[in-house]
Amino acid sequence: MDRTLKIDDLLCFSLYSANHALTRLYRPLLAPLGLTYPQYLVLVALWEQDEQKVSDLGKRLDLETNTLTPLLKRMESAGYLTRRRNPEDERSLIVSLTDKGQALQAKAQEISTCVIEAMGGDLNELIELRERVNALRARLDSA
Amino acid sequence: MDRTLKIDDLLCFSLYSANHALTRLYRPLLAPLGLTYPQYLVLVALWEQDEQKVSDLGKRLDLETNTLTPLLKRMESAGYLTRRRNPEDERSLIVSLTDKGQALQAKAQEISTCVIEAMGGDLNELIELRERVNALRARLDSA
DNA sequence: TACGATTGTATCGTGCACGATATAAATAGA
DNA sequence: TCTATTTATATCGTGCACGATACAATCGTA
Repeated sequence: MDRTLKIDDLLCFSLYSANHALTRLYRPLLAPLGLTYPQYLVLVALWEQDEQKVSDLGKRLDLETNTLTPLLKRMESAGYLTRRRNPEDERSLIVSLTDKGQALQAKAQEISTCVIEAMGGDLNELIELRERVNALRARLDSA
Repeated sequence: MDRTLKIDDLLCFSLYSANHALTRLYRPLLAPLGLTYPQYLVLVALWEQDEQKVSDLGKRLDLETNTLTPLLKRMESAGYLTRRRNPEDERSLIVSLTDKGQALQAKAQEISTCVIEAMGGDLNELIELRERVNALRARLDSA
């Protein structure tokens, strides 16, 4: 039997490549808003729960401050959010949506619709896939 | 019903985050070899089929030359592969494994074993997940 | 043959991801 | 209170990802 490792054998490559394909899908949808895909995820996290500390966003999105700090500064420059020190603990920084950032939530529904359409397949299958990928991620995190 | 979009609802975030988790898993396994995760994927592609053009690797890994060119130069500097012009078409560049690059294939089996172990779960489930993710990627590519 | 179009790779600029390190605020203990 | 430690964010350096662009080799066609 041929034991040569093949690209298509690797679940890691499937995920890597599917992630790239999704980024490419989101890019033209987000470009008119001046947003990147990771920036969009930050907005989703803030729509779900406004006024989060940088460390909260980091836990939610599984990103380090060395990624988030410059990203949040760009989003602040773009007017989507504000950054202010926590008066109760001057070390931490509270990230809040501006009205402009809040307003994007309506557009996000359209984008989600586009993305689900492009993903194709049955909606329940997509949900099941999401749960399986989340379960994998949980196993990786705990390993 | 609450229609607020949540991070955990997004299949795109599951894939994005699972991909990060996998990169983090591979990093310490590949670091002793001086390889990054995308560089490792290039090696897997070359073990499967040596002497590929840059454009072939690009199609296989779904990456552009602006990503591959500098990455391949780094791998050449590290002594894992060589780059030479195609005598039959001087525009194209043929990437070939060195002995050092070939030799790594043995180590790769150990790494795969580690990764599958960390992924946990049943092997057949992982294979099924891979097929579902590949199917999603195919739908995204054709959309 | 001449020359415009195409092809394959390389370069440039921007943003993400992260290890390593820095710095200031808060906290704990002597 | 004073100081060592911890905590939260920021900075720096390197590599990936990709849109835009450049350029040389090749091809097509008149």
